[in-house]
Amino acid sequence: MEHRAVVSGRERILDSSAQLFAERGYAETSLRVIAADIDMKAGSLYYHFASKDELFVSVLERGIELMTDRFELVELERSSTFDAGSSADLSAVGQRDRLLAHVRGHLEVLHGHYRYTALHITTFRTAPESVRSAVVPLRDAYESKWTRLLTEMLPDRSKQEIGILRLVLFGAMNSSIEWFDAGRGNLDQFANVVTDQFLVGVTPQESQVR
Amino acid sequence: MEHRAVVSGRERILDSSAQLFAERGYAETSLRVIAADIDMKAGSLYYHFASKDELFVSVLERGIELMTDRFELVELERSSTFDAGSSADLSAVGQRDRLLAHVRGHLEVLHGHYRYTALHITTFRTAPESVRSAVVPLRDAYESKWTRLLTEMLPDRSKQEIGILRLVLFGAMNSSIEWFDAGRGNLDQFANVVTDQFLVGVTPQESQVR
DNA sequence: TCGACAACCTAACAGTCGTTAGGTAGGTTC
DNA sequence: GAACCTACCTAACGACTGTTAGGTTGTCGA
Repeated sequence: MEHRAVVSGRERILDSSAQLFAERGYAETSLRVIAADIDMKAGSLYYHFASKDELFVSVLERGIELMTDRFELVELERSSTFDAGSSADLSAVGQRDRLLAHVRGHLEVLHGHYRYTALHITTFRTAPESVRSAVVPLRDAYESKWTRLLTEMLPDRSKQEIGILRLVLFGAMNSSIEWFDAGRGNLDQFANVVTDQFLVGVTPQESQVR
Repeated sequence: MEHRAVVSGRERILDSSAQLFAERGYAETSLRVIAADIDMKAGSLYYHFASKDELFVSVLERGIELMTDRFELVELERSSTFDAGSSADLSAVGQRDRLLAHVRGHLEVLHGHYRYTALHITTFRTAPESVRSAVVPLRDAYESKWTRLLTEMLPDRSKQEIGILRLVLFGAMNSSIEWFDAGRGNLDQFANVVTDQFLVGVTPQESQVR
């Protein structure tokens, strides 16, 4: 057992490989580079993971886990706000607040756990088939949470429309990993922009709170 | 000279490598695979390109060329509509038409020349530094065209806001390469959705033509 | 004190990679 | 018909890849 290890070897491998995969891509990152990054040798990685693919899957799984957990946390906080018997807030402001909370959550996890989450957007598509098929169910589960959210917010839209709107929203949020600097920019402000953009477009500010 | 070659060797290499890079990624695509795809041997590629990197740069350059050319074509068609002395249409409908034309153009080239354009979104970030720095100026030129367009459409917005709005719009459009099937879906319809989404958000259909 | 086990390392395997030097078939030019 | 050029091919180079079999170290409970 590793009582005195501040952080276990497995965890250090995950952290390092996630970082390097996110920076350089999957194929461009060799096991020797990962190992060297944490003062290990390439062969040692096989004590913790059966293959490079399995390591990648583990990183990707943690990425969606983080996203899914946050989504559920936001839902939980929301429901506790209305615990006193009153049902959900169906007003325009209430709807906006709900969407904003989820957009902010998505963006916070995306940028806060960049190394684990960004891979799903940048590197996933070139991953080996076996890796993709192992992770797709988890991705689907997360996406369906958003589909349900949007369906509740826009009950008069068709399934197909909801699907496209979700993809457009995801595109706007996820593409931010290519340019948004979490150190410099204001993530809260960006979450507001995305939310308003999604709900009322570029129409002037003063007409946004309808 | 190659008068009788239906399509030159160089062109076949470009087409094949673009396709394979787009499907599998840069590092995952070996020169031997590219060569085999057009019944050549890997060494032969070096008659037309000095290195794998140079080949990649050529593919990327063509990608932006296609995008830039289309953008200018749309602008040209627009200005010819108003040739009879009347200045540009500044009405809401006119603005929408203009944006729609550019969104449709962007999406048409993006999906119509998928192999050349998609790389900029999916694979560019993991490319070697030398590749990126060679292509960045061309990308900047294309992006500045959009910045100017949005600035003209939204004169009361700050430079920073315009920048973010452009990135959000690009995110919504470009992420479609991950899911939009040009064979099945209706690109025109999608262009309309993106345009309206950008301008007036998810507000009900009947209030969109204001 | 001894065996067990977790957590590494060593050294090598077969394969693939980008790249290059030298060769060759066919067409053009003089 | 000789010289030349274009557009390839052949065969190999060193470097790097994921992976594995077998060894080493330190800590543990008994």
